[in-house]
Amino acid sequence: MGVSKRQTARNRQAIVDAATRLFRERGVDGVGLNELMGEAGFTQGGFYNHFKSKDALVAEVVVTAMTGANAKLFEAIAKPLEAQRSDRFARQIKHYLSTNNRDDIENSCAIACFAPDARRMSGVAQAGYAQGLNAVLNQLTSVVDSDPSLRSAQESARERAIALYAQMVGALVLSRAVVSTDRTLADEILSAARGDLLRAVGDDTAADGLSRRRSKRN
Amino acid sequence: MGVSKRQTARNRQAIVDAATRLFRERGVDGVGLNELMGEAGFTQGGFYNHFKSKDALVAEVVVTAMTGANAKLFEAIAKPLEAQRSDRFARQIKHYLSTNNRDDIENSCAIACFAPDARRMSGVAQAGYAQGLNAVLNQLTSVVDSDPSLRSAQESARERAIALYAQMVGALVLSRAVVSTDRTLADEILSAARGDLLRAVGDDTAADGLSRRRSKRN
DNA sequence: TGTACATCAGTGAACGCGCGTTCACTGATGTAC
DNA sequence: TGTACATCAGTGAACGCGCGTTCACTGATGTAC
Repeated sequence: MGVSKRQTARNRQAIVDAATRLFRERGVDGVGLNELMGEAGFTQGGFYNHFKSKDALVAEVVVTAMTGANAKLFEAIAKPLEAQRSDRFARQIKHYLSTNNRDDIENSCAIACFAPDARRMSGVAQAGYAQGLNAVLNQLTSVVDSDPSLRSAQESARERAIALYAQMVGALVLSRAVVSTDRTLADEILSAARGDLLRAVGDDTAADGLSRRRSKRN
Repeated sequence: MGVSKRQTARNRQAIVDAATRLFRERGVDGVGLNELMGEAGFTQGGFYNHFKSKDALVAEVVVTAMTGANAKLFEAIAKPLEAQRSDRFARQIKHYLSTNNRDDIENSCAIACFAPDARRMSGVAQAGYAQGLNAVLNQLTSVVDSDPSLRSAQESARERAIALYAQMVGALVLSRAVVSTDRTLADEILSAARGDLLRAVGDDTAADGLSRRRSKRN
């Protein structure tokens, strides 16, 4: 057809965006290039003008998603003054373990979305995943490190950060696994983990999801 | 060929066993019937003498695995005298979050293995998954309920049980996601979650994975 | 600035391949007499 | 207990289909002069 270089770049991005959305929702193996290109607004054959192979696209999608806004989950928390951190952390937990975040797979945490597929991906994609996970853990470690009330004296900040994050990811994954067949159980998992985590970070509005009081401890 | 009814039942079981193994390792979509039947010792065509479809096999595998030994993770803990429970619970945590259990996917927790795939399974398989998860949470709830030191006063036993289980599953899933590309990080995730959980259940051998002292508290 | 032409993003048909599934056939099992 | 035959688990080839990938072709873009 003949398209400008600027448009070519936009089209390429449209493919990556469509892939990011579809891969998250249905898994890498669950989406074919035909459907993917159609979703992006093109026909199948053009794919190889942009990518060497499907694996190459997968790697780019994973690396991009893992270094993108969602992977930087705790960056916004790590930056503010220390006094504000645990408050922001509590808000982040509430968001992460909300039914909205669970059901909005397209825009939610890439680490949780790609965790199952990661094992079967190419080396490049796996390396990108591991690096992104490590980055998130580093950010969360810095948050935990800045607030001694977040952990016991015997425990390192990083150990605690990993444990907290595992709990968040585990709850999200389990809730998603059962949401379409048992929404009650799925919601219960979210609210239980949310309550437990909020208590752990010293937010006393944890008792139930309905409470809107935000009288922070300390 | 002509086989006895007893042998037919054995052969059917061999197919289910092979499927259980392969599905866990590579995911439901990652294993074809040809390979699966070959692994069980038969040719492709015979599959439909035993199962109506691949989906039917998947459902049977999931339901069987979820009601099997691995899903009954906490049954052995729920039964003993209360005084022994938290000790057994600590041992179960150590096993669940060991590198052996992470790497031995075939024989490990079906809930963690099938969590990622569950969303894309048939209704029957999903229902079996949800039921199995609920059963495990009930068992763990009873364990938590019997030992007040396992939770804070404001928290229900079930809420705490779900939170603890989410942490275990999350750590296992994350560790598996990165183990082939960053074994150090994968091991760190396991040991961090293990340490955090053991402290939560009052086992003071938690400090590091090398300590073999088992001087239990209380 | 205008003309001539190489580039290359996009099209759409085709490739080989492995998938889930179907089918005609085989022959020991297990039942009927 | 012995014989005749229906059953049905297992075989292996074939089916249609969608997959990832390749390819000849088109025509606007963008460069060379």
